[in-house]
Amino acid sequence: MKHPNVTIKFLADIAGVSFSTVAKALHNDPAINIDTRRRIQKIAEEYNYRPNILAKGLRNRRTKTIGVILNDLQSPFYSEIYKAIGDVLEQKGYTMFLADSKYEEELEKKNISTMIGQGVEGLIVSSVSEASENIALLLRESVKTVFIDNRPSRDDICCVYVDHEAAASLAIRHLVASGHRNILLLNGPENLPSSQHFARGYRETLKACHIPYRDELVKFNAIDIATTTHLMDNIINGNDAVKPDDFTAIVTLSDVTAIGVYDAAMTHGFTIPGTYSVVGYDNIFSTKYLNPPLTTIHQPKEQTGVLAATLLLESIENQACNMTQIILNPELKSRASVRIIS
Amino acid sequence: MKHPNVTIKFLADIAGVSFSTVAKALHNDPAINIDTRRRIQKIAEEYNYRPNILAKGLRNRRTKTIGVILNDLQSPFYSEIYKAIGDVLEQKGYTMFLADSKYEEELEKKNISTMIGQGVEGLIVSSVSEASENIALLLRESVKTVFIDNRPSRDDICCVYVDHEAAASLAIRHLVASGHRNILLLNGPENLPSSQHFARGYRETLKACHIPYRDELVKFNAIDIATTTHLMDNIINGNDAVKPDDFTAIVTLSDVTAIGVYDAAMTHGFTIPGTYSVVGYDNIFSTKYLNPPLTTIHQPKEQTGVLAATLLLESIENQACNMTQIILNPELKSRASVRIIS
DNA sequence: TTGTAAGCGTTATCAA
DNA sequence: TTGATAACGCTTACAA
Repeated sequence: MKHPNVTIKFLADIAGVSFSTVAKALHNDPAINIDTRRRIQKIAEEYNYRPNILAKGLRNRRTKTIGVILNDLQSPFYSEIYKAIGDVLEQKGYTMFLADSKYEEELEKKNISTMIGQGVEGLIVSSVSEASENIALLLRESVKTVFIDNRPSRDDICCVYVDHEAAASLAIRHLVASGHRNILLLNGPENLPSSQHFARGYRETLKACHIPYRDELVKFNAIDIATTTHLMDNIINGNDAVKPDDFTAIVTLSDVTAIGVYDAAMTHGFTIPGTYSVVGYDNIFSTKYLNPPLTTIHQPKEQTGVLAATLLLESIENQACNMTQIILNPELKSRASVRIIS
Repeated sequence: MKHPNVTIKFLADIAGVSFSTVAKALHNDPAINIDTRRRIQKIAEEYNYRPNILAKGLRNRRTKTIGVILNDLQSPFYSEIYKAIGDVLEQKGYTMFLADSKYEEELEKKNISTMIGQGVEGLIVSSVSEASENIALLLRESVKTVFIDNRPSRDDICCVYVDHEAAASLAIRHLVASGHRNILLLNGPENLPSSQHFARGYRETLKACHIPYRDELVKFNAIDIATTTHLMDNIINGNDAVKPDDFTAIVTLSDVTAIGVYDAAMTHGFTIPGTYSVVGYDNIFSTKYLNPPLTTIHQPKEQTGVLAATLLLESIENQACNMTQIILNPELKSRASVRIIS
C-alpha cells in the first residue's frame, strides 16, 4: 500500500517506459502517443503522484511561493490584511509563508533572509523601520517586494498604504470640533514608520488648529493592551510626566491600544467618554460593539491586502519592475467614545 | 554590485578552489585548512551567499517548513493559535506555510495537497470535517500531522484540542443555574466536528438538567457576523421556525457568532441580557470590553498552539510516530451578558 | 588538505 | 513517438 517515493522514475518503471516519456505524458505533451499518455496519467493518479516542487523549483527557478512578513500576526488589523492576501494567492496558485516580526528589526531581517532562502518569488512586508526598507532594497534584484502599512522614504519601491498623516488629522479635527484641545497621543514604537507619520499628522493638525504642541503629550509605546494599561496606570496614579488633568481626549495609533485604555477605565473607574474621549485607528471589527462603541479611523484592510497581492503577482508574472505606490484613504467612523465639551 | 547567482560554484571560482572545498568550508568542516575556511567564509559573507534551500531540501529531504491549515485566518480565535505556533517554529528554525480552508472540504484537500507538494515536514490542521482526517491519515506516512480544535474519530493520530462537550456543558449549566430553560444554540456548520461535539454537549447537558431537548432550537450556520445577524433578523421578524419568545438565552459556538447577536441587538433594539442572555465560546480578547461584557467559555488558545507545534516538531526531529492526544479544559468566564431570571 | 563524482526529482534539448 | 543526457545547487562518500 505504501510506496517509498512516487517520482517520475518510479512511474516509469511501472509503466515500462523511460522516465522522460513519463515526464512528457504528465505534461500532456502531444508528442507522446495519446494512449501511452492516458495510461501513464492513470498510473500517476493511482499511485497518487505529486510532483516535487523543490526539484521543480530548482530547475525552473519558480517556487510559486510568496512571503508575508508582518509586525503582529495576532492583531485583527493584520489578520484581515493577510486573509485578503491569502485569498488572492490561493486563487492564483501561490502558497504563502507567514512570519511575525514583532516590531523587532532584527527579527524582521532574519525573516526576510529566511524567506529569500526559501526561494520566495515575492515578499509583502509591513516594515518595522525605515532601515528595513533598505534591506529589501538591497535585495530587490532577487525578490520583488511590496511594502504595506507605511509610506517608504523613497519613491522607487512598490507599496500600498493608508495615509497616516491624514488619519491623524481626521482624528484630531474630530476631537477639536468636539471641543477638545488637550489631546494625549498614545503612539506606537518610536522607530515604526507609521508612528512617525501619525505623530507628524498630529503635530501639523494641532498647529493648523492653533493649538500649542506639547511634547510630553506624545507617548511612544508597544501596541498591546498590557503596555497601555500600565502606562495609563502610571498617569492616573500621578507617576508620569503627564498628569490626569492634562488632557481630555486620547488618540491612539491602533484600536488595540484604544482597548487598552478601555481596560484601564475598567480598573480605575474612569469613564469613556465622560472622563476621557477616545479615538482609535484601524476600525477592527469588534470596535463597533465595545462599551462605548469606539470612534475610530477606518483603514481599508481588505483592500490593502488585495491590492498588495495583486500588485506583487503582476510584477512577478510580467517580470516587470513595478513601482506603483497606492495611497488609500482613511475614514472617520464616529461612534460614542467622544464627548462634546464646551 | 549585482551577481547573477551566488552559488557554491560561484564562490569556488572566486576563491580559486573546487566547489566541494567551498561546501565543506561553509560547513566549517575541520578537514579544510583553517585559513582557507576563514577566507572562503569571508568571501561568502562578502557576496551575501545564501544556500539554496530547494537544492538542499532536494538533497536532504529536509525543508524546515511546516504547514498550518485553518478554517478562518481572520478569526481572532485562530490567529492567537497560529501566533503561538509561529513563535515556536521561529525559535526552532522552521518556517510556516499558512492556508485558509474557509470551512470548505475541497479547499482543505487542496491545501493539504499543495503543502505536501511544497515538501512540508509536518502539518497542523484544524479540519473541516471527519473526512479530512482520512485524507491526512492516508498520507500520514509522508507527513506528520497534528490536528487541533477537535477530537478525531480515531485514536491513532496526534491532536490537541479542547473538550467541546465539556465547554457546552459549562455554558448550559451556567445558564440553567441562572434560571434559563429555553436556550437557543447558534452552532457552526453542520459538518464541522466541533459543531457536532458542541451540539452533543448541549443535548446531554439539557438531558442531565431534565430539560426537554427541542431540535428547532439548534441552528447550524456559518460562523460570521453577517450570517448570524441575518438569522436573528428572521427570528425577530417571525420568519423562522423559532419564534422570539421561544427562548430566553443564546449559546454560540464562537464569540464571533455572539458578536453577531450583539449586532442584531443593536439593529432590532433588543437588549442583552435584558431580552436574551448570551454565552459565547473562545474568549477572544475583545469580549471583555463588549457592551455588555460577554460571558464566555475560555479556550486556552496560546497553549493549543504551543503544544501542537511542540508535539509536531518533536515527532519530526525524533522520527517518532507520535500519537499523543492532549485534551485541554475549557473554563467559564462569567461576565455581564447573562441575566438571572426567576 | 583538497578534489572528483554521484545523486536528489525535475525540465528541456537533442538524438534515435 | 520515444529515449538519453545535461543541468538546476547542494551534500557526501571516496579518491588523490
